[in-house]
Amino acid sequence: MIDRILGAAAQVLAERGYAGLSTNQVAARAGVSVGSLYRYFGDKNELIELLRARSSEDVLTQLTGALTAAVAMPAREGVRHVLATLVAALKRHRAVTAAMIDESPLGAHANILPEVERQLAQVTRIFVAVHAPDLPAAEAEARIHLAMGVTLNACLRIALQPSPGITEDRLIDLTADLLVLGLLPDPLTAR
Amino acid sequence: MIDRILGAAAQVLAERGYAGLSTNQVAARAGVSVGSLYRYFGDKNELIELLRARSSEDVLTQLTGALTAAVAMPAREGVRHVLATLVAALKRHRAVTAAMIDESPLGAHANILPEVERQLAQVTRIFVAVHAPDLPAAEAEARIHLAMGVTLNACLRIALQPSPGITEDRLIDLTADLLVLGLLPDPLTAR
Amino acid sequence: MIDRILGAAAQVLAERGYAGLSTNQVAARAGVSVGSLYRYFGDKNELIELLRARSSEDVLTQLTGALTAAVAMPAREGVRHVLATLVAALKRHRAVTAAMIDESPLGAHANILPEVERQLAQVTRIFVAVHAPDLPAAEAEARIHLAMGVTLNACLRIALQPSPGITEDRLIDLTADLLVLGLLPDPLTAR
Amino acid sequence: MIDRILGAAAQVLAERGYAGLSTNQVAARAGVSVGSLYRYFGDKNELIELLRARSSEDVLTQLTGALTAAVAMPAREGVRHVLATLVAALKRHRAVTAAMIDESPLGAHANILPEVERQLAQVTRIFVAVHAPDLPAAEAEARIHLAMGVTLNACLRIALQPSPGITEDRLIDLTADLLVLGLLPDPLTAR
DNA sequence: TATGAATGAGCGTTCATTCAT
DNA sequence: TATGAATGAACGCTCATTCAT
Repeated sequence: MIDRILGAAAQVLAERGYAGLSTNQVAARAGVSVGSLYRYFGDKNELIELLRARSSEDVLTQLTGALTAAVAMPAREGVRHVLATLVAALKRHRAVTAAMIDESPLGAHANILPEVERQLAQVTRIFVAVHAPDLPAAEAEARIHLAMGVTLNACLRIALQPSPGITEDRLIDLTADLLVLGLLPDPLTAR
Repeated sequence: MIDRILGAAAQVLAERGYAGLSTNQVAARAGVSVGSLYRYFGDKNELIELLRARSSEDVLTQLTGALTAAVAMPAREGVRHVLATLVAALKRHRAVTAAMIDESPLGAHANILPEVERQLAQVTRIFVAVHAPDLPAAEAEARIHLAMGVTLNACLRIALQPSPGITEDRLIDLTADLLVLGLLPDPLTAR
Repeated sequence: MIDRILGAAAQVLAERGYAGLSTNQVAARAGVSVGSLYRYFGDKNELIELLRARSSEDVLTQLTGALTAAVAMPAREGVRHVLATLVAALKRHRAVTAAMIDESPLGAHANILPEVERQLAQVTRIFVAVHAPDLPAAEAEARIHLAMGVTLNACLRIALQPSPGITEDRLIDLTADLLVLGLLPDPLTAR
Repeated sequence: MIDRILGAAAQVLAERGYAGLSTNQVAARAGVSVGSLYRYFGDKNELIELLRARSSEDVLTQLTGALTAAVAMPAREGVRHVLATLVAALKRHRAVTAAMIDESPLGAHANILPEVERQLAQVTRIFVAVHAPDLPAAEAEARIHLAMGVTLNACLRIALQPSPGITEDRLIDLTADLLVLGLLPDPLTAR
């Protein structure tokens, strides 16, 4: 039942956007009464939050796997793997991802899937420490901050936006290049 | 009259957020009746759209100036100048910009200030043609597409989000580096 | 408009009771949209409170007049005049009075038209001081407390409840007797 | 089962008030399913009515005992005994009593524990016949009607309402005085 | 043209009641 | 019999939109 309602919510989200996500709509779409919806969710926010958490969790799981695999790869290749995985995961959660960005008070530039950004930043810190040990801490942080923005934004673009004339693979490649270049002071060492 | 209403709308947006932007609020703030508001705007969306267009237009004007100035500068310096100008312009339109990101159906990854992106892409195409004439057209387009995302996202982050511990200037520098590196096949030629 | 809505509210109150007093019902009965109701009343409570205040105010006005007139009369006669006036006033506000009693947390025994009780108690204190100056203060207070209950309850009964076989006048007479007897230690002095 | 549910209802009434008395709450508190509740009670009103009847019945039992004992006492003392017993009984059923007053369509002035009033009136009739045999029947009825109001209201006030500065005993005393004075044409005979 | 009172569909939420198991 | 998930009408309230003046 919970899954059914969440599924309906995702559908409504995809079709009518965040503003159109009313409890009555969701219940109707789920073929369920509003009363039932409220048996499973304390209020509308709880429903939304669970929707977000589910997607976030799945994306995070994928990401964690990719990060684990990436450490054994050469830098460029590892970054690419992570990006490709993230793009694929975001695609699978297209509706929720798109809507959740809109809901957050500062939009896409801050609060998107905050767990994703946090986890990614954590590992990126290690990546930078390994590949550019001489980079001052403050400098590293600035680069990571920027890189997080670039990564999430690029992956969202690639995942959610049709890019005519350019293959997804090529875009991921370019983003990987960009990140390696941007994160490390002397890109040559990473190649 | 239109300007008065739009000004009021911007104020309400800044003070009460997108959720507080009701037609009655806007009319009251403008010292006008709701009826009058509806004489000048077909519906609420039209008002919002015009609000967006106005901000977009001003940002665009700033941007055009910066781009014109940039062509006479060395590549890195020109990019930096554009970024700094864009950040400043977005800051000036903080309220509208932030709200527009939150409400647009596809959020930050698609519909932010689309005109800005279009114009920027236009000039970037020339920039790439000048500084990397041998880059195949498709390749150039892919890089530009990516760069647009990076640029807009980074500028939004810098303009709207307080980044503790990192100066705005440093962030702009890093972004400029990143863009030059990402746009041109051999970054050394651009230095 | 306010009067129209309050009138409708009083009707609904009379017909469906306090529990049936919904904003939609009231608006419908008033031949007005809910939206209009909310233009004039911040929320449901405000509507109810105004309804109560209006009745209370009118009853109070009547009461004040009666009290003023009563001071110039012999004790028994004055008390009777006040009671008769109160009964008439409560009758005129039958619907609201009946419903307002039910709403108050402790029902009829405490919070009925609190202003009425307060004002009545005030004057009764003087009455007792004049007619029974030797009564200890605590004793006087106890008698007044009791008398307030008796007075309000008796008047409500007489006003709102059909008493078959007994005239209203006779009941008021008896109540006046009772009050004079109960308030003063030696009833003979008051006769 | 019925008792269990009624007990739960009384608890809920005491803890959450009349507004919190939902069938689901009651069933949960009784450790029973809603479905079962509806097997024993046609609807919510039936449950409430039975709850009222049960309390009423218990109060009535106490009252009957007190009345029986009172006939053997001097008038004043008998009246006092009845009042004290009634106050104690109402106190024991505080939650139900208070709620029932608040919800009944005509509030305290008509429907409070109607059985109590009826039985009390019955005995009072005899009391008056014994102590004031010359009082015309209509006159006696009027006095009894009034006395019922005074008695119930006073006892409710005393039982449910904290009266700062006055002991309960004193209030009962005063009420007894009042009743004797009011019921009999020449109070001296009753002393 | 300008006004602003009026509208009413729709929102999130509750809860008495039903019925398949 | 007992269960409790499911129902859906109704609640208080909001706000984009209209229209008589």
